[in-house]
Amino acid sequence: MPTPPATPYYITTPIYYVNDQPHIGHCYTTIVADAVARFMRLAGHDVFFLTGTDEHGQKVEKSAASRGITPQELADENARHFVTALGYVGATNDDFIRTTEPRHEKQVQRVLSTLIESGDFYLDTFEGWYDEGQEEYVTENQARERDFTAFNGKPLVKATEENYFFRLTKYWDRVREWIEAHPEFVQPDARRNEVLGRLRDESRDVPISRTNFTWGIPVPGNEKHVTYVWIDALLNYMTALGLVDAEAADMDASRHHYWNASGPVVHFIGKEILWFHAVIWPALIMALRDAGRTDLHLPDAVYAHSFWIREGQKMSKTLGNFIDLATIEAYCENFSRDALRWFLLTQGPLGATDADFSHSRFVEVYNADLANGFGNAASRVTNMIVKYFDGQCPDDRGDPTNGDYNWPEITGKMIATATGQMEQLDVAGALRSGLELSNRVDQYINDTKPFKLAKDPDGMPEVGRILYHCVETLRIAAILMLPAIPDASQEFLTRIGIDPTSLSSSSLTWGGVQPGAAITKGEGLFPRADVDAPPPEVSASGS
RNA sequence: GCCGAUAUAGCUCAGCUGGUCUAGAGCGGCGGAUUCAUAACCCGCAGGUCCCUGGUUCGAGUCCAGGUAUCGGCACCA
Repeated sequence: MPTPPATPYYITTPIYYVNDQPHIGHCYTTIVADAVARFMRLAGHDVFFLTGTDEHGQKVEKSAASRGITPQELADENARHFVTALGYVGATNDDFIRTTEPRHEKQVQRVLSTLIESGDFYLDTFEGWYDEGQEEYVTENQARERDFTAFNGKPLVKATEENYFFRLTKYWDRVREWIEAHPEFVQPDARRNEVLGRLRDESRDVPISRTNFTWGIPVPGNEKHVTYVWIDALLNYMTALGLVDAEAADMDASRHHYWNASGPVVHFIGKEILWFHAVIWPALIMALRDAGRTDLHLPDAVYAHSFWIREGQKMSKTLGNFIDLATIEAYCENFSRDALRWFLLTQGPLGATDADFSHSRFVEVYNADLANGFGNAASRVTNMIVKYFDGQCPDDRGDPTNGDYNWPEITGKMIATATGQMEQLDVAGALRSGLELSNRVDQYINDTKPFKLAKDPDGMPEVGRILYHCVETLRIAAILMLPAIPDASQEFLTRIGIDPTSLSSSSLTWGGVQPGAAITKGEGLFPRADVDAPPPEVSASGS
């Protein structure tokens, strides 16, 4: 069967701000995008999965100064923390872009030149009430509320600043119309409504350069201005592909196909940065198109997930209850990386409401889904094959059905369901579909009782048939769950004679397990966890 | 303040355009059966004022109004 050319699939996380320490929020976004990327690769797509770090801005400049190091040193140091975090959670990103890299900076400058020339970026003076203590502008309304007094009690001053502005007003209606016409562009729906609501207000142009600090990309031709971090940051999605100007970035065109009309472009983000991705970003692309770059088009989906809270409480700096890297590491060590990924992916805040990271819930889900669910099913099936067939995979004698069970049909439907769910970015749903297949195997064993049939030598052919149905179904379940639990899934596949490094879209059809293959039992994939045990200890050295 | 959303079993949630909802799933809990398996799995059990009040309708978790509660977005902070 000739394989059709692989459809590209481009998926991104936000680039993470290096002034922060990595925490569960970053890890969650990364894991979700990673799971989608892994699934789409299995489904036969030509996937490009991008993440990286956002390294410019006043905060970085200040933090570095306060520590007596250069901003670049600070960025280097913290970018390493994010790379470490990617390793913890098992991210399979194809590239890691940093906004201080020349390939990025050169292309951003190219965008600036283009849009300054087209007139959508223009120089103007901004006048407003400035709080000299806080070093920030306050809006006219806020100023009035505070009686024109700064935080430190001194009066606010009327300050003027020269800025480049982006003519957002020109694109305001077009962006709104685009979002209205493309319901899948901003997801989930509740977030889309928020954006549309705000787009019904009056539009304003937005400043896109700063002059009060220097750690940023200089505006070409007017170097006392540095590019506002958000413009800088958003463009990473294109610069990593060399889409703006491959030559200037010393890149080639080999990644350009990831962002054209033939495959989806999906941005996974947290809800706090929705506005930039849902409005500023498409407007920016429209501006580039108006400036002649008609080859560039809008992304297909911006998916804004909500936040994790911890044991019912919001995570905050003042409470100091962030689930930081040390805690994440502790969970990985106590339960396994797969366990963490499974919990985050199936219980996470993909919808519009926040989700709770509660330890007791974590253990419940771990036991129910992984230990008692897939792990136990894998264990009982491999054990019976070892016990009754000396570890040699039996065959189903050409009949993959048994009474009401039509396994090619059952698994085929579930594969289709999971694929559809994943395409809709319903990651939790897709994973549950895989788990459901494993549950069906448990039910099947209880229905057909191969362990009873095995007591009579004449029953062995039937036992073999049943067990083949079981391993084969579990193979498919393992592949469907692989995006969440790659380690255990690959371990299981290896035990049943499947090479996990050579999976392809054809792996998702009935009949992958070879009769006669050596099957091993091995240790339990997910040992049952003690519900009453306290949460894992976090070593004090963690930062 | 402005705009928006949600309120359903102990927990997390499904219930689209009103009538197989005398209200469902998963988890937890309880009981039973079973032994291939990780005290696992399988089967059965949940009697919840569907937030409150009023309204529309032959008929409302499902529509409308008001109320209450919770939450989110809007602050040039990336």
